[in-house]
Amino acid sequence: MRALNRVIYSLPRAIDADMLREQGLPLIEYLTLMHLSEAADRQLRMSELATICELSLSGMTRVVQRLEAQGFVQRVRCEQDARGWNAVLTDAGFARLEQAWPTNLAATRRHFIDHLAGLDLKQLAAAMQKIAS
Amino acid sequence: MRALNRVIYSLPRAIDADMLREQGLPLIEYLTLMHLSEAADRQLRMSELATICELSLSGMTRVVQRLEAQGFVQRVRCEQDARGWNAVLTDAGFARLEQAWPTNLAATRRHFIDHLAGLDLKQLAAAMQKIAS
DNA sequence: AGTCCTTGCTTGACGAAGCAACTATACGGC
DNA sequence: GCCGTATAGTTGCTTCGTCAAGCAAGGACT
Repeated sequence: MRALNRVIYSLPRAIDADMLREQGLPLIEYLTLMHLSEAADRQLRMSELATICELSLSGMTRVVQRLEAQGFVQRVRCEQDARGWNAVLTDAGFARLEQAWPTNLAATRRHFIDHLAGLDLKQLAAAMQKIAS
Repeated sequence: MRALNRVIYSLPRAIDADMLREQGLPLIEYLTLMHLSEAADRQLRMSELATICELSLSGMTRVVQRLEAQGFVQRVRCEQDARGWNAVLTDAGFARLEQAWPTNLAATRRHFIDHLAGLDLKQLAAAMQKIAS
């Protein structure tokens, strides 16, 4: 139980540190790009993005500001609702995601997956799907 | 893989939020008390505490300052090395830990363990030990 | 003892994220 | 069409954690 607590707390920190060191891309920005890349038309409303990233709306505003400044995301007014903004993944953003992807995978393996000897990874994957939803 | 990323990122946030809402005790402070309670004489050097909590030394200084202000730990000079300080868990700190423990357990269950149907929890526990070390 | 380097910890400055207050747009009732 | 309320996002302020610099004590070499 202690060990579980420690792992839960330190795993994202370890992965974030790796991403930052090897790619200069914080985990939260990577995840934001990742979620955008999977969305229809590679775009999402700010509020949807915030929800899916489990971030406050104001936090999301700032992440997108940083990504926009780097040219990875563009903000466009929502057509149906002029209050809303869509964050759109640019080609540069998609390329950045592809570039950073192996690092994320390697970090996740190194800090987590490689230690799961004896566990049924298929079932684990199913459980993750369930938790994430 | 996406799901795993999301879970790794959001699980500690969810548990921290629960701890804060139900106990007013952030996860990092809970973990600090927990680690101290398990140490010999319920005390640890600042640097050991920082390492075990996977926090920077300066971050640990600040956490211990907050815990000290609440009366949950005391700081005493290290006998063998006057540069060092030991953080000592007080009785009040131990009581606080016992009080917060069920909330932590419940949160961990709710957000994680309960979703692991079909997995061998013994092996998972072993894997966690391995990762944590 | 005196000088120099190292180690343990704290402090100052800064970036990141949250909450609450604010602005702008939408929508329902009249 | 006009008013009041609700919703989408941003901004100001505060808090937390990190890095780099600082300080104080240890330890080595002379």
